[in-house]
Amino acid sequence: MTAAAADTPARRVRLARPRLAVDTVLFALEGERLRSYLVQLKQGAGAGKWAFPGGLVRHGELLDDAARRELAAATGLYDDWRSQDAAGSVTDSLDGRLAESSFRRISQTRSLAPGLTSSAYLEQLFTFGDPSRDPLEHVVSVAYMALIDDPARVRACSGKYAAGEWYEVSALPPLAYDHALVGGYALNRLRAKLSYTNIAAYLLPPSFTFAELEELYANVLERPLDRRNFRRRVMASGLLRPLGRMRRGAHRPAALYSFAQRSVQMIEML
Amino acid sequence: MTAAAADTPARRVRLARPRLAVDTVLFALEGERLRSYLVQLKQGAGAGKWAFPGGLVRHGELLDDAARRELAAATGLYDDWRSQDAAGSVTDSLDGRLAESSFRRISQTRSLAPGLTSSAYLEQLFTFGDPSRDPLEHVVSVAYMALIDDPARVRACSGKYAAGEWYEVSALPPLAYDHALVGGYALNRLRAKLSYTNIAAYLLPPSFTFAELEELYANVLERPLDRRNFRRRVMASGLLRPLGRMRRGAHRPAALYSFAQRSVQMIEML
DNA sequence: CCAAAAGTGTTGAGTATACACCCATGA
DNA sequence: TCATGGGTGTATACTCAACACTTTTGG
Repeated sequence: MTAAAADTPARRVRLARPRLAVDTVLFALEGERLRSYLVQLKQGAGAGKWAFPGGLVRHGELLDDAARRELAAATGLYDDWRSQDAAGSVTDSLDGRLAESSFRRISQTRSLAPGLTSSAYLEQLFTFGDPSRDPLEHVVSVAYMALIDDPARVRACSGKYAAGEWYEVSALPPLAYDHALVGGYALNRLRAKLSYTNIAAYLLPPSFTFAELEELYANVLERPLDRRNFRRRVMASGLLRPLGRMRRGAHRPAALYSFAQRSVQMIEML
Repeated sequence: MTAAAADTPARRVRLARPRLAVDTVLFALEGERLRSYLVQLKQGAGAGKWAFPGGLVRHGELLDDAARRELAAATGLYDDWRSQDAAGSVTDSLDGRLAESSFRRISQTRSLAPGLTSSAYLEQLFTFGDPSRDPLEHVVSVAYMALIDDPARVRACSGKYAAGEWYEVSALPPLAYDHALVGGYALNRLRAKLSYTNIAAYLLPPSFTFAELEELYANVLERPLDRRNFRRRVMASGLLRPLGRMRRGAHRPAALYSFAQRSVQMIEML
């Protein structure tokens, strides 16, 4: 990569290598509607268009760290990450539905606190490498999915982007690059994992009612659920812990629950 | 990336970017035992050690194509690939178990022939980016899994490697880089997908007996299967086509079957 | 006729689904 | 007291797992 030799066009092409980027589809619930966070690009091939936040991977950097760094630049998330041990994040291989045996943690900077302190979920999705995905240069992108429990945790978007906004996943604006594909990929993964893991824990606040959990599933999976059957199954899984407290509102109070474990478990949720 | 400016060490580090490679775990059955193909490295950090075949992605090249090119260099596979349309290969997102909706084909150079002409299965697994995975330089590797129906199709290994050999997956030699991790990942994916897709079609010859199919499942999943239950389920799926012919051997002849579709289907195989 | 592998059904247990009414509260 | 959302049980259909003997051939 040291280009001390003659800089002929042929040599430049031969030496040129694809660049490596990460892009992260960040999901959160806003009033039980699933939204993802988009930024408006200032420059590059898609200037003016919306995209999922991302950027080039640095030399010596873990992919997960690059995703977190770019997410932080776009959202202010992970501000606490380097200072505390609070922000857990896992890139795992819960691929398919093999139970314990397929569970792995990779490139993990810090151990995931088993409790409820971890602030975001991060998982590698797929790597998109079509050279034409960016018409200006060959950028290979490792796509991530991230989940947070409150869209309000996103403070501001740095000067890197023209704007940042939450969009309902069913009504995204036209996206730059191949990000429509990336977004579809992330949504499919989220839907699949909701049904056989407890990742819903990362989309919900520390305490929630059963109705909220059910509404999340019904909304994200876009199909109605039978309340009694759903409750029975989730209860049988033992993942939920009743908090004993009640949420009082306009009508009959609802019991509050939390997830007993926030670490990812392989469970039949549906 | 044009380094016409002063070549200070600081600038070099700042400009340095991770390199991008592909590595492919190639599986095949030899006497119903699952084996994967390893090459012995000549140079680099793992010289002398065994590894899955792979190499750097070229500028402008699809990731799938890079995987095929490196596989071809190591095995002679895909020799027919650029000339004919015969070699189908799909990199899809059959992640989780959503049915049709999650089925996608990405970066696919040629359309997959729906028949039985396709010669190999290729699927992206995961991208490994730990900077320490190669102690000499930061190489990010997109891992692939490939399946072929006959290990004898691997002819020779090019001069790039010191040797190439099939190893039983349960008895791999020490591997270079993080390839032990990559191999485990591939095996988990294969096991998972056997149970909910028809990828077994790519590991078996054009015609096979029911006993061979069952033995494949029992061996790869490392658990015994009930012959009657397995047969009933597979038959009910409608994926198998009885050929009407028989294989004669030492004992009672066995009916021969083929897969009706070789394109990947989401089906409960177990 | 014997050894070896191929082929074939039934039953019982457990799981998934469909379905409707009463309860507790705030307004 | 009424409107609203919270909470609960049962009957049935279906799916999955366990299980053993007969058939066909070559030697």
